[in-house]
Amino acid sequence: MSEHMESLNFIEEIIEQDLKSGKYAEIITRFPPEPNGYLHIGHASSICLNFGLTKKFPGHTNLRFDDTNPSTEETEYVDSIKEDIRWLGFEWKQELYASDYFGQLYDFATILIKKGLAYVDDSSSEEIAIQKGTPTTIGTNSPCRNRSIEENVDLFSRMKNGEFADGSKTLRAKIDMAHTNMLMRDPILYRIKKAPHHRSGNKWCIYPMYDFAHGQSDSIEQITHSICTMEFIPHRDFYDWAIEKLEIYPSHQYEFARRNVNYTVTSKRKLLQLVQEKHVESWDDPRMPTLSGMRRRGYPAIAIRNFCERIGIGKRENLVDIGLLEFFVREDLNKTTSRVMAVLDPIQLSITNYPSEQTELLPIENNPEDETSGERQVPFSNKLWIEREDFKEEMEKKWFRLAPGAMVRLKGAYIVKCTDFKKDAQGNILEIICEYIPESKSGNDTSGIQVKGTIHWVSQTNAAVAEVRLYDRLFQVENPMSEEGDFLDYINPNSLQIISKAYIEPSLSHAKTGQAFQFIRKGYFVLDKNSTSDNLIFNRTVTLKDNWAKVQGK
RNA sequence: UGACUCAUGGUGUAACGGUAGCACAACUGUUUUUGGUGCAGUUUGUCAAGGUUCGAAUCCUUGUGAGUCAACCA
Repeated sequence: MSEHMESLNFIEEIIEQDLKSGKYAEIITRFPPEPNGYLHIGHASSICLNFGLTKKFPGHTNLRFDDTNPSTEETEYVDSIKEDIRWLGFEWKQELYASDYFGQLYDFATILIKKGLAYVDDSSSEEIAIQKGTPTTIGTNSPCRNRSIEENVDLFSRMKNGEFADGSKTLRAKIDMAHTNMLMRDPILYRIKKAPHHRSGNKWCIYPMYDFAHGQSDSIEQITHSICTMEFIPHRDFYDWAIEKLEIYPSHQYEFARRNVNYTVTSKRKLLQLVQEKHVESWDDPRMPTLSGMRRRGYPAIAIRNFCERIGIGKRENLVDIGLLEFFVREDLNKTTSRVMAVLDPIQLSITNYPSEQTELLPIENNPEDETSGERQVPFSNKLWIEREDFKEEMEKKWFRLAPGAMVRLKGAYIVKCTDFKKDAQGNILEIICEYIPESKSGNDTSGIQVKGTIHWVSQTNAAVAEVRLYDRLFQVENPMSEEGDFLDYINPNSLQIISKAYIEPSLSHAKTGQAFQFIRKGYFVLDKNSTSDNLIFNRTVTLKDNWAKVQGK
C-alpha cells in the first residue's frame, strides 16, 4: 500500500525521464567487454547496472564483445566472460561482436572520406604524437591533411587490400588540431595490423580504433543508453561528432565512476601480470578479484549482486571497503550453509571416564537458521581432536574455553571438565585430559550445569582428513596503485596459508565441488575444484565475525 | 598553464529550495549449545568563504582539494 518512492540513481533518473517524455518506448543497453582478460568485481558493477536497468525498465541488454584489437584478444576470454555473466545471474538478449561490423565500419569510414572529413596519413606514430601538441598548446596539421578525396578513397582501399606495411599509414578524422579536447585533434580511425583476428581470421588487415567502433556499434544496435566509466568522458565529443556526421542512429553515452575496492587491484593489465609472473596461481585463484576467483573462493553470486546494488553508482572517486562485500557473503552463507565441525590446528582431548571402546552417534542440527535443514549423526568417542587455541594452561578472566578446572560443552555432545594436561620437554602441550558429565548429554541435559563456552571437536577414530587453504587479502595496503613504487611491492606474503592436514567430521568426505559449509566457529568454506576423494581441499571463503579477537586485541 | 569531471559521518550512497536518511564499520546492552546469528540502542557528516532566499547539502560567485585527458589500447 504505502508505495515508498524508491530513490533512483542518476542514470535511472535520466531513463525515467526519457521514458516519461516519450523519447523512447523502451531502452536498450549493452555490456561491452574486450575479450582480453577475465571479468572482475569492477565489471560486476557495470553488468549489474546495465542488465539491472532493463529489468527495472522495459527493454533489453546485449552482450557485445569489443574485439577490435586482434593482438590482445582470445576466444578463451570470450568463453570465460560468458560463463561469468551467466553465473552472476544475467542473460543477454543478443550476443554480438564489434568484429561483425567490420564491413559496415569500413563503409562508414568511406563515407567520412567522401565528405572530406577523414584522410589517410603517412605520418609515423611519433610524428602524430608531435602533431597532437599538448593539453596547453595547440597541435599542428599533418602534411597529409589536405589530400584530395579521390586520393584518400584510393589509399584507404589499398590499405584494406594489404598494400601497405603495419604502421605506415592510418586513417584520421579531419576535425580540429587546436581543439581543447586532445581526442578531437584528428583522432586515428583505422590502423594497419596484419595480425589474425580471433574471429575474422585474416580477412582484415586494417582495424578500427575504439573511437570508430564503439559508438558506431552502439548505433547499429540502436543502443539508447550507452553506459561507460568516467575515463571515457573526453571520448563523448567524438562519439557525438561521428554520429552527427554519419547521420546514424543517435545513441547517447553516459558515464559513471568505476568502483574501486580496497586491498586489491582491478586493472586488467595488473591482473594479467599477477597471473603471468605467478604471484597467484591463475585467473581464478581465490585471492583474485575476478568473478571466477570469487566463485572459486565461495562467494555466492547473490552476494556480489547485493554488493553492487548497495554501493550504487555515482560520479566521484571511491574506494569501497571489501568488508562490505564480505558482509553480503556472510549474510547469504549464514542462511544457506550446513554447520559442520573441522579442527584446523588439532590437539588431543582424552576423556578418562568415557568407555574407550565405545562410539556413539549424536544427532546435531545442520543449520539453526533453517528449520528444514534437518540433522545428521556425528560419531563421538573418548579420544577427540579439538582446536589448540581452545585451551589455556591457566585460567584467565573472561576465558570461556578450556583450562585446568574449567568446563565447556562439546558442541552437540557432553559437558567436559579439564582435569589435567600433558606437556613435552619443550613445553608444547601434547594432550588435554578431561572427565565428561554423563547427565549433560546434548538435548537431554539433567546435570543442571551451566557453561559459558561451547567448542567444536572431531572424533579421532572417525575423522577424515582434508587440506584447508586459508586466504587473506592479496595486498597489504588499501590502495596498491596509489602507493610509491611498484604495486607488487605491496603484495601480502601471507595471502595463502595451507593447512595440509586438518581433521574433519566424516560427513564431509561426501562434499561436492563448490558446496559451501560453515565450519563451526572457524568460518565458511567451499570444496575446491581441484579436490578429489583422496585429497579433499577446502577453501576458506571468509571468516566468521570474531568479537573475541577484538576483545583480545584491546 | 588549458579543457573536462567531481566534493555529504571512517566507507559507500540518499535528499531534486523545506526534519541531513539508509547500509557497512565502530561502540553498548540482550539472546544464544558457534565469543557466529538474531534483537534493542549509541556515536560520527554537508570542503571553505561570501551571496540569493522566510528557508540552502541543493541555486549563484570565488577559492580550496582530488581526479581525467597528449596509446596506430579499450
